[in-house]
Amino acid sequence: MKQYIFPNQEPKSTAQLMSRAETLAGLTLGELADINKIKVPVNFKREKGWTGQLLERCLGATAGSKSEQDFAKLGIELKTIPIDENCFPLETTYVCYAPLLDVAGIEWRSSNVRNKIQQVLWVPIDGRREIPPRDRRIATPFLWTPSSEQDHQLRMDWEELMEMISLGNIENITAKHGQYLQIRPKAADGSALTDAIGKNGQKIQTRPRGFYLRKEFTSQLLADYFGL
DNA sequence: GAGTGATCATAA
DNA sequence: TTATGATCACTC
Repeated sequence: MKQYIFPNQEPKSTAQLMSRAETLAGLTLGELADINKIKVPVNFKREKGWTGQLLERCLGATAGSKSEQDFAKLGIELKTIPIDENCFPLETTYVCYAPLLDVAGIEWRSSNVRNKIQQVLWVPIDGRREIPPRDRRIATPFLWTPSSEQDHQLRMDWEELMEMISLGNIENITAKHGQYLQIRPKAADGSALTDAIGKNGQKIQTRPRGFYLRKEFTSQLLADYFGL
């Protein structure tokens, strides 16, 4: 039986990180969890972020909820993405919280969204619902940096959405806005509230929101990588 | 069935 | 409460 070593240490180089990631390809989540003596949930009704956290541990990401890339020294963000039999994404991809206050002067170039996804290590996983979590298989991880075209696609949506926020129209933003980047609620439940800019520039309370990459966006980079 | 809005676990 | 990791599940 092949031995896999998964140090809980931050990788020192991109090459080392990629080398670790490549050894994961072909493993099921169950196999990977067993190696690390971690229990696999029967479903993700409760532990929705389990897969991402498993991969973080296996690749040596710095744990925690810090607002920076998973591999800060390498400038690389880790994202697992569930795919179907055609390598098409099954879910949108959360990027970061949407700023709802003090948004004047924020530019795309220095935005949270752009910063977060400058370099992403995508770990596609067969996430078909009919496959139990422990049998879901990890596909080939790959490193991605937005092309100038992709950067532009996201910038257009981001600017439209941020303008609405700055003008006090957060309550009018729905997930239907944005062709590639959307804004949706992001909270423990509907009771969570945060400050935002209201219609007349006053402070209001609203549900916290997050930026998400639509499947139309992530499917492009998956197709590019897999040569589809 | 797809997609939007809602929700779950955890850390600090 | 904000932020990390996301998927669930109801409505259209």
